[in-house]
Amino acid sequence: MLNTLSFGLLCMLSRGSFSGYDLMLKLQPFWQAKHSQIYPLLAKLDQAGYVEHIKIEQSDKPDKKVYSLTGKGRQALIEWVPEPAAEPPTTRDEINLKAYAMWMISDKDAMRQLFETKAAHHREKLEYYDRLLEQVKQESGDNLESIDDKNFGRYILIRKAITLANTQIEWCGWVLSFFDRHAQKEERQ
Amino acid sequence: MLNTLSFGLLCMLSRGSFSGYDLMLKLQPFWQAKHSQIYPLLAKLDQAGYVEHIKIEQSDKPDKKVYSLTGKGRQALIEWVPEPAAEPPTTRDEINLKAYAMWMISDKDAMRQLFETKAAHHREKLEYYDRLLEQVKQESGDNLESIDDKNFGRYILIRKAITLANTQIEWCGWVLSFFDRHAQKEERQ
DNA sequence: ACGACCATGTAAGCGGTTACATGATTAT
DNA sequence: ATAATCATGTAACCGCTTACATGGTCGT
Repeated sequence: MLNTLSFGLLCMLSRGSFSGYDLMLKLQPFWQAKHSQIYPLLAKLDQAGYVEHIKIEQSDKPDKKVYSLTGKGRQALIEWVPEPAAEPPTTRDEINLKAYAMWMISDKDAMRQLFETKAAHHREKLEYYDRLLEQVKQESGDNLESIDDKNFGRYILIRKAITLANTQIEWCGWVLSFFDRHAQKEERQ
Repeated sequence: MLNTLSFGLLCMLSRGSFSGYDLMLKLQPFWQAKHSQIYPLLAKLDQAGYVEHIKIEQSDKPDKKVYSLTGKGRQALIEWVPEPAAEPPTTRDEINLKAYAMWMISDKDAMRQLFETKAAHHREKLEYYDRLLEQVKQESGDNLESIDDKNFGRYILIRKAITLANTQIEWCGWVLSFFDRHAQKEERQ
């Protein structure tokens, strides 16, 4: 049986034909995977008949393999997609652990820095997803907010990423406000 | 060198002494790990001198090993905690993949179900974290909102989990509203 | 009776990261 | 010069999940 990453690749290929490199870039925002995991998997899916590829020779860039869904691949996808998703989804953020033990650290400024860089990372992500949203809007226009649109899924995912990033940024700001109050107390003494 | 899960265990032990079973339960909400990963790691940390344990014999329940931080463990922790966290944090939610390919699925009611059960799971999590918050509030009282408090880290993490769960629930509701509009359009025809 | 909770462990196997390997083009 | 982008692959290793194994108590 296929694993989740395989279905992730098939999902991307449901919307067009792409090289392994392209698939990696498209998949990254929604399911982290390195090229060293993707290339061998694509070869396996190819052998098993879920995808097929053609070689594209390029003069300015390296040659590439462009993959497409086969009928078998499409069939496997439309059976998998409506099945219940694995719960709970996995999330692993080191800051959760570091926050838990922060009471041991006397250097509060170092801890403050952790939350500031965390906020900065989320602001970067937010900018990225904002740009993605503009792209999708230009592609689809006003038809986008209909579940029949081919881009609807991509649209709602980008929207989720944006609201989650905003929530994280707000949370970091809220935490940092405690550090500010703490610093003011120190000054008065 | 120690891996992240090891530091996760040390973080939990920074706040008290716990059995492997307790550590698993405490760690779960912030860093998913099964007992089969935790027990051997604790033994390794024990051998390497980062933690130590005493055997507690119980008559009503199975005997257990209660672990505590050693000086070496505490030292390793206070060096690790202020170091920058690994970026980006990993998140893997199958619904992200399924949404991407939902345009292929003609059975929109099945897709609707996916978002409804997703919302239900987040509501469950929300209830769990609400209860945790009440616990922490009772333990710490009003002192809680000070970065010097031992419970401050736990407090802000629970707060984050609550706001993120709320954002996810709202997003699911927003997505479901499109399904409602779609269903109404169908009816008119 | 049956399942859930407490409690600890081992073993097999899949999933995922890091490092090794190559190499042209373009931008700073 | 140096780094980034495009492009594909392999190998070693660590992280993580699933399954196997045991066994008492408590609630329904």
